[in-house]
Amino acid sequence: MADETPLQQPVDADKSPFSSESVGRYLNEASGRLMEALDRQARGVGVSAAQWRVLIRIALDIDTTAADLCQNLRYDTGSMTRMLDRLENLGLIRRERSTEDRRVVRLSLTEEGEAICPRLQQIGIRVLDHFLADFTQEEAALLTDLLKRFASAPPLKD
Amino acid sequence: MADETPLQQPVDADKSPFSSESVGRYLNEASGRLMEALDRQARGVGVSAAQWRVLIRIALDIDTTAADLCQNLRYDTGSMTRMLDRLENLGLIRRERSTEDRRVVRLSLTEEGEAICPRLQQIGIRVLDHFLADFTQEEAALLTDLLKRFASAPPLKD
DNA sequence: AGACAATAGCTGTCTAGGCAGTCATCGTCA
DNA sequence: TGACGATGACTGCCTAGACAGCTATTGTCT
Repeated sequence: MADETPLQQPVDADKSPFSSESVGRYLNEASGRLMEALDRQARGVGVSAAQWRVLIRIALDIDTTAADLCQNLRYDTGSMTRMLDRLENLGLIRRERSTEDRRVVRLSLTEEGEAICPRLQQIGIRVLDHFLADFTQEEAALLTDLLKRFASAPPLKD
Repeated sequence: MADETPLQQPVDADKSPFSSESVGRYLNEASGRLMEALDRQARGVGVSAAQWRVLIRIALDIDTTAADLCQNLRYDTGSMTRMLDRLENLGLIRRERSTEDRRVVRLSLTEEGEAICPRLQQIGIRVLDHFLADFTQEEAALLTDLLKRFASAPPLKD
C-alpha cells in the first residue's frame, strides 16, 4: 500500500481548495449581479426581481399554484402566500379556488398582468443577453450544462 | 419579403430565450443550493452561511474593514454593521479603531475565532468538493472561468 | 363509514438585509 | 487656516423571507 498513495495527496488537494474557492465566489457574484440587474429592469414595470420570477412562471403556465411556485423557486409557503398577496394587490394576478381540489388555488394573470407580460419577457431576454454578450452560443450552452450538473448534486448529508 | 425572414427569427430567438432562460434558472439554483448546503454545515460551528463568508475573509486577511467587506460581499453598510455586531457578540471577532485613520475600524479574529478557523476552511472545502464531485479539474476550472466572465459584465444601463 | 396521514394554503413571529439619514474623520483646495 | 466634499461607521425604519403552527380538504386504508 506504499505505492503512490502519499504522492496522490496533492491531486486531491489540488482538486478542492483552489478551483473550489473561486467557483463559490464567482457563482455568488454572478447570481447576485444577475438578480440585481433584473431587479433594476423589472422596477421599470413596477415589480421586483422576485416578483418577476413569479409572474413569468405564471404567465408561461409553468406553475399554476402556490405549491408549484414554492417547489420550483425554492420558496417558503408562507412567504409565497404573501408574495401572491402583493401581486394580487398590484392587480397583476388572480386567485381562483379550484373546483376539483378545493385545497388548491389556481393562479392566473389579470388583464393588466397580461398587458405587461410581453415587457416582462423582453426584460428577461435583455438582461441575459447583456450578461452573455461576450459568450458564443456554445459557451452559453456549456455554462448552462455545467451549472445544471452543479445544481443537481445530491443533498449534502449531515 | 416572403423569403425566410420569418423563419430567420429562430436564429435571434435561439441566442437569447432558450439558452438564456436556462442559464438564469440554473445559476440561481446552483447558487441557492450551494448557500443552503454551506449554511447547514456552518450551523454545526454555530454560524450562518452569511457569517461564514464574513469570517473566512477576515480570517484570511482578505478584508480587514467593514467597508472592504461591504464592497466585496456586496453588502449594505448598515447591514454589515449589524452583521459584525453579531459576530462580535458571538465572541468571534474583535473591532479596533484604527490609529492612522480614526474613521476606520480594523477587524480581526479573537482567540475563539482563530480556534474555529480551521473548521471554517474545512467546511468550505467540503461543501465545494461535494458539489464538484462529478467534475474533472478542467471542468471546474472552466466553470469558474465562465462564471468569472459572466460576473464581470459591465453594469446594465437603465 | 371512520380514522388518519398527506397536501394546500394561510397567519404570527422573528431575523436579516436594504435604504436613508447622521456623525466623525480625512483629504483637498482656496 | 478654514471650507467643503468624500469616506467609514452607525442608527431608525421598512420589507421580504424563514420557521412553526393552524385549518380545510383530499385520498387511503381498515
